[in-house]
Amino acid sequence: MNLGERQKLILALVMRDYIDNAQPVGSKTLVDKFGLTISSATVRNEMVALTEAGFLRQPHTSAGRVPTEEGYRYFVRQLMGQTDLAPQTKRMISHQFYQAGQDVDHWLRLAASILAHQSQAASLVTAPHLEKARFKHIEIISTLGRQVLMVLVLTGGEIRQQMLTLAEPVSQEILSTTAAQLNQFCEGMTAVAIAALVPQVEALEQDILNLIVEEMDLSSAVLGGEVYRDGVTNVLADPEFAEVGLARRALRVFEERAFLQDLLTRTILTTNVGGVQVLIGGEGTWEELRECSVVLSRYGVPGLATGTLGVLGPIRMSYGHTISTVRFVADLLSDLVVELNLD
Amino acid sequence: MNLGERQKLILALVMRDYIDNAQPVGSKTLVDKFGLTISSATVRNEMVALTEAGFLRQPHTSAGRVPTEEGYRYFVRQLMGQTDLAPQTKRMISHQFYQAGQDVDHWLRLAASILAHQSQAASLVTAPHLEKARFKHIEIISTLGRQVLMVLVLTGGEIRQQMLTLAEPVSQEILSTTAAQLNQFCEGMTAVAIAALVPQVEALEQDILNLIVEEMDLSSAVLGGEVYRDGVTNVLADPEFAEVGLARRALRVFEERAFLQDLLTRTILTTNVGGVQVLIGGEGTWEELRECSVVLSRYGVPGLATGTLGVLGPIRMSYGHTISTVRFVADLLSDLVVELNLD
DNA sequence: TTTAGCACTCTCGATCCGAGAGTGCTAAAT
DNA sequence: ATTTAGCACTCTCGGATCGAGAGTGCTAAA
Repeated sequence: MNLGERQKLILALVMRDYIDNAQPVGSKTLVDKFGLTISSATVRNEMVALTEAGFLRQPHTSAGRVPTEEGYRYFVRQLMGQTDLAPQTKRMISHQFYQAGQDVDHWLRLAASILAHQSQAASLVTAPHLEKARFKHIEIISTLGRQVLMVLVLTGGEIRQQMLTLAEPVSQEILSTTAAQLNQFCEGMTAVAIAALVPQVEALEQDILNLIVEEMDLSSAVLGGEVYRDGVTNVLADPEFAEVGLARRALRVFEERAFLQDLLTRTILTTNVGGVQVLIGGEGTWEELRECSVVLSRYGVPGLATGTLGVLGPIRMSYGHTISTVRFVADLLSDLVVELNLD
Repeated sequence: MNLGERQKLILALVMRDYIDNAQPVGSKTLVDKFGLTISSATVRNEMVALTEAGFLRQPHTSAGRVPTEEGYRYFVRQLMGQTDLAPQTKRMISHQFYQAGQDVDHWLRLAASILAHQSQAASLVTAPHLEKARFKHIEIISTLGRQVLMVLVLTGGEIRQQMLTLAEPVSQEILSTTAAQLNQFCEGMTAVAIAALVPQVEALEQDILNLIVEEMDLSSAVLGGEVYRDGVTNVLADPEFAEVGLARRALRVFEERAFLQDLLTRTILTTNVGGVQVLIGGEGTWEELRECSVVLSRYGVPGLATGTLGVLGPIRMSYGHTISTVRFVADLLSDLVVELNLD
């Protein structure tokens, strides 16, 4: 469907006004508010065309027009163009990250907070994880009694720790010796290779190797690690969620790990780092997201360590600003990952 | 204020009915529903007394009665008696914990999930932390370039890890030697004692000691570690939160770390492990919690490692069941802490 | 002290109505 | 061939009205 220039203009203006005011926008209003040099009747004619094209609809006969999901999609993909944050906003965000020091946990929490605040919606950030983990180093530390802590360092610097309860107490000396042996054997190996070693070693080491394999597998899962959320209450402020039932349905998505897992695997894995993916109204696939939009991106170093971040809000969201924010924060976090690994 | 037996009965029945149906309960209804052998007029007379005593109120002239916050407090503290979960429910919960293995992270996530599900409200669980941390052991592990991982084990088995960026790359040998020295020096020392050592050592060790002190301090803070939440959307299902504004206000409390910090320090520190604290309607102190109740408890081993867990829901909640659940889950987690430390 | 009877009060939902906003169509103007 | 003015028509929304229903408080009798 190809639209004329004037139709594009009108569609864009309807978007703008509706996003601002959350109310159907009529032809007269449009002409007055934006000082158009054409008459409201002409606008009406164009609106009829846009409605027939499926980009606008009327909530009821003789109300103004409202964008359809298809309309939002057209706007985002064809009409909006590349947007960017104001330099001043960028500086402000960068500054906050600068002040957060070098703690990854802080960075991710801050990223979630900034996304939520900038987009006035709910945000989500997953911790970065290695894509193809290789063994680098292990430490085994006695804590108390039969409980020992295993700290596993993978290539790229990802760290995974896990408690292990042994069959009987073992001295720190023996643990250290075991760790040293494993460090020698397993250097640079993948999970699969390590799994193959299991039958060849003694009982104590078998337990540890199994745990190592398990952790390495987990690290390559999409949603293995921590999930940071923020701004969940923001969506409650949107008029489209004035009815709690809708708000509940939308937010439940955020709570359920299983759903997020599904959402992320089916979208993000087809997105490359740097790209931003926009899901509008569930895209016919996710019933639970019918009245939401989701803006997602990956960050990190492809092939090394990547994570996911995104925003969930009402369909009527300011896509330009949200997409810019998501992209910018993703870039910042990518820089962090680079710094961590290549320093 | 001392109530007669019949007044107590009526108050309890009003509670019960209101908690079930969320609607003002009238004298006639009460007599019919519970098969009372007294007339509705008598019930009305008693209700007048209960209203004057401040335990009941009328939303408007000539509607039924609704419990006041004071009424809930009296009910919880004087009337309710000790309640307990059904043995079957207990078994079900224990079984779930049993299946979760020995991963602390899983336990806490599960605890939050069970609390949320049982109480149909929002739940909160903080990771256990040491009360008076003493140094036990340190490992310093080179990851990549100038980034090193410090793993600190404190008495009682609490583990804290932190990344540290050195001024320049240092080999794993030197790091290991340094760690060995520190292990010898700092054995059993408190944060204060370690802080005193800082000026006496060389630059590399100063950085590390400072980080150790910081982490040990953090570990004794109430809200240092992870916070697990669940069931946030449950409260959206309650009719008292049908207006999103109210829901928003209530849930914001859950999002803000600063608020939780305040809430926990001012309540939990005066609660002993095993005890359950009930805050009804903000207790005049927390404006944000005006239409909520919070049921809190501590778990763990006093003087060693403790954490907090609790539930946030509408004032009209089933206190008996919620309190029983919170107590039971707290006890389970306490057992976990005992197991971790004294095994 | 308890209870039956009764008048009174207040909410809630349904219904109705008029104002306002916006449309679609037609016919005239460009 | 477009654009526009004019106009009748439609639909929502807020306010007013009203009756049913539920529950109360009071009084007088049991």
